[in-house]
Amino acid sequence: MIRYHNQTRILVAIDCIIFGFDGSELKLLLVQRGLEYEKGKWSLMGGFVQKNEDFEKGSARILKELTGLEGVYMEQLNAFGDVTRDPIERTVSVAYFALIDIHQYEKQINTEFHAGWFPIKEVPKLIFDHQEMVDMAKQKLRYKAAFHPILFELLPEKFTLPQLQSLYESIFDTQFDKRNFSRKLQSTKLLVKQKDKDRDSSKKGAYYYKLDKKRYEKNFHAFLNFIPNPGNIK
Amino acid sequence: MIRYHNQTRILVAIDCIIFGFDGSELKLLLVQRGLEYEKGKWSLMGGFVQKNEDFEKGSARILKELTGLEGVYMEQLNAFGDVTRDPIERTVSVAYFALIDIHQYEKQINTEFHAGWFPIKEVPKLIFDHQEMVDMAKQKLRYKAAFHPILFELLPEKFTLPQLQSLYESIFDTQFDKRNFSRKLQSTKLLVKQKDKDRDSSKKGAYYYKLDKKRYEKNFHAFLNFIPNPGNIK
DNA sequence: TTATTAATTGTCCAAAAAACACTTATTATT
DNA sequence: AATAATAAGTGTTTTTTGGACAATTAATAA
Repeated sequence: MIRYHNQTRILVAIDCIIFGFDGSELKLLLVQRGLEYEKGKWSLMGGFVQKNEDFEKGSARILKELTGLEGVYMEQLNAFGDVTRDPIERTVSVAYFALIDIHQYEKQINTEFHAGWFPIKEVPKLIFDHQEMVDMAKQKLRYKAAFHPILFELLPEKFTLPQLQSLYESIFDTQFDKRNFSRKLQSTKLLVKQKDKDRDSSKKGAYYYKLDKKRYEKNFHAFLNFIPNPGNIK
Repeated sequence: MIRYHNQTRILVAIDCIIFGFDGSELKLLLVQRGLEYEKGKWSLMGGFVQKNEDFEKGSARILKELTGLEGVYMEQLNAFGDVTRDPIERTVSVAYFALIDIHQYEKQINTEFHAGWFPIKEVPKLIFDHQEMVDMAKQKLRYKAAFHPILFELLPEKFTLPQLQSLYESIFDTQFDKRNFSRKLQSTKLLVKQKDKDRDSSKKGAYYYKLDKKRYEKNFHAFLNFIPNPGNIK
């Protein structure tokens, strides 16, 4: 086999920033590092890119190993290449972020990785440059969520308007007017009102909604405006 | 030295999507591949990541080798990892896009690479997955340009409103109303009117403008709205 | 029956965006 | 010297969108 000569070959890893929403706050799924050096420290779930594996396959594999889930929304965040980001040996990392329905996850958890959910505001000290990855992922999530209907990926199939609003509020760390929020979301025509109500979270009960799947797929990349004063988003 | 065991090490390359604007259309700077296999075919400018080089250093080095330019606007686009994207040997590529003032370039060109500018709509067949990179870069450029004052990076220090509008029109492949365009751009307060005019492109002459550097840096990440009906942008 | 809690719904006002056309400066032509 | 041609520059009106704001309703608990 022909190869390129005199060039440095480098380890390539994938790290996953896994977001979940428990109904009141945004959370991050972390694991305790299994490999030596910093073993036991909190870390993003990751792994090396395998011989015959591209990034999409690799990130899906890594996510599935931990959560058991497939078909999850994932998106490439950034490639990180600082020379000494991994003190053991130079390793380039391609970071992906994933949005999962936290309840789905709970059914399938793989306990072998000593995983834990952490509120995004109480993330423990992470190894390497993982905190930088998390920060970038949070920012990108905000950015996308401001204009694209991406946050539904964090919710179960049926959800209520108050739940949806809590989600947006926790992502943007602020409060919205519920009348305007409702009107704005309804105007996207992405929501289909159900006949049943969620009666757990209040006396009156809140109507469930589902996504209009067709419209959702069609509008996923379109520009909508989900939040007030988007001029403040970075 | 400790190393990770039994893992595949992979070549890591950087490829640069270099945009320029000649006053009427958006162009791409391409080179003729110097390495064997597909030698002489058109390609993005690229190179392997070196032993003690991170991505920012590497992309800056590669851009400088070709154009002689430093301090150019560059941004990471995406990492490409298909197993067979390079038929010689598996190579992961981190793509960066660069925006340069095409006139600056002309002064500094390195002829050794057999480079050429191509109108974005008449790009020749490219090697490997470079066309995919170009497509993604075009899309990202549009996306950013719709909300951030990024296109000034393609213009010389002094430019006119008609030039600026042509640039936006060529990026978005459409026509804008000049009254609304002017008002919108002026309202950003990023433009400082000069006393002299560009008399080459019309009888009446068009006033030159410069960027208000301070405001520009301050507003670079802020959300502005540069184009009508942004809802259509992908 | 009343109090409590949270969901639901509508109006008004302000700001932004889009549609739209005429005047001006300059040069070339007659 | 007058006129035609070209592209730059400038304002107004209308429409749409976004944001501020409060009363009503459904259900349960006291």
